[in-house]
Amino acid sequence: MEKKHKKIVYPSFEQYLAQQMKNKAFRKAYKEESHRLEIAYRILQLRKQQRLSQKELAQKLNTTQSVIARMEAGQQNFTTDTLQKIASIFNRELKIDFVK
Amino acid sequence: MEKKHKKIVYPSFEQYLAQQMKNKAFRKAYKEESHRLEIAYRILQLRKQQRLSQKELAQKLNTTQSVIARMEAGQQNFTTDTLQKIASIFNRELKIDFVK
DNA sequence: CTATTATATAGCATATATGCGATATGCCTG
DNA sequence: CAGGCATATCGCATATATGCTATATAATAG
Repeated sequence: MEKKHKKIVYPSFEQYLAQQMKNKAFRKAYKEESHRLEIAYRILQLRKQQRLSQKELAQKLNTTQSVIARMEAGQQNFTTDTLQKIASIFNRELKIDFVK
Repeated sequence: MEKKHKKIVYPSFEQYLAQQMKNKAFRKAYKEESHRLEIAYRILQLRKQQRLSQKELAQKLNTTQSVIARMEAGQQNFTTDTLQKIASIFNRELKIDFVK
């Protein structure tokens, strides 16, 4: 018979990530995927700073709310043209570089 | 009668560009298009540093020479996944940001 | 509670990035 | 000259980014 009510404790995302990061292959894979999340978060951050809703930002970009939601969900493999448009909306300069 | 052999002096690209840059609308348009050329040049630069032919770089990227040629011609609106692959080939880190 | 607003997600249409092969061109070198 | 190598360009196939509508879900105001 199994023990009842055994509480399974799930680690937080941060703990989980820290654990996975000990694995070299995971670090590499994460690094090569994480740029999507980083850009997603950066856009969210800029939008929030401007106190814009997704719908309002969408209008400035001549698109729709669902497109912004997809971007911010980290589900978007952006093109540089799109990133440039976003930069322009926020009066920022798009910087892309390959650094050591 | 027109004067014969009047030499028409064309400005260099740099001179032409400097002149156009005095126009505000042109500056804006150029800024929003130039990122393609900048990335194109950056890839060419990295490839040359590694003494690779387009064909060799293509092999590392699991693609073909014509794809690399298109990239370096500034005709490519890259996706970040592609930029990440390129960064990885050159042992670089892809940095994308919106700066003031 | 209801109404409103914000965000997430699904499904689909269309534009375009990516990939490939063929071929042209230019530049060497023998 | 011919032959080989590097690059550019074309046309086309396929994968995917972008854009849209509808709808679900969540949070908040009233």
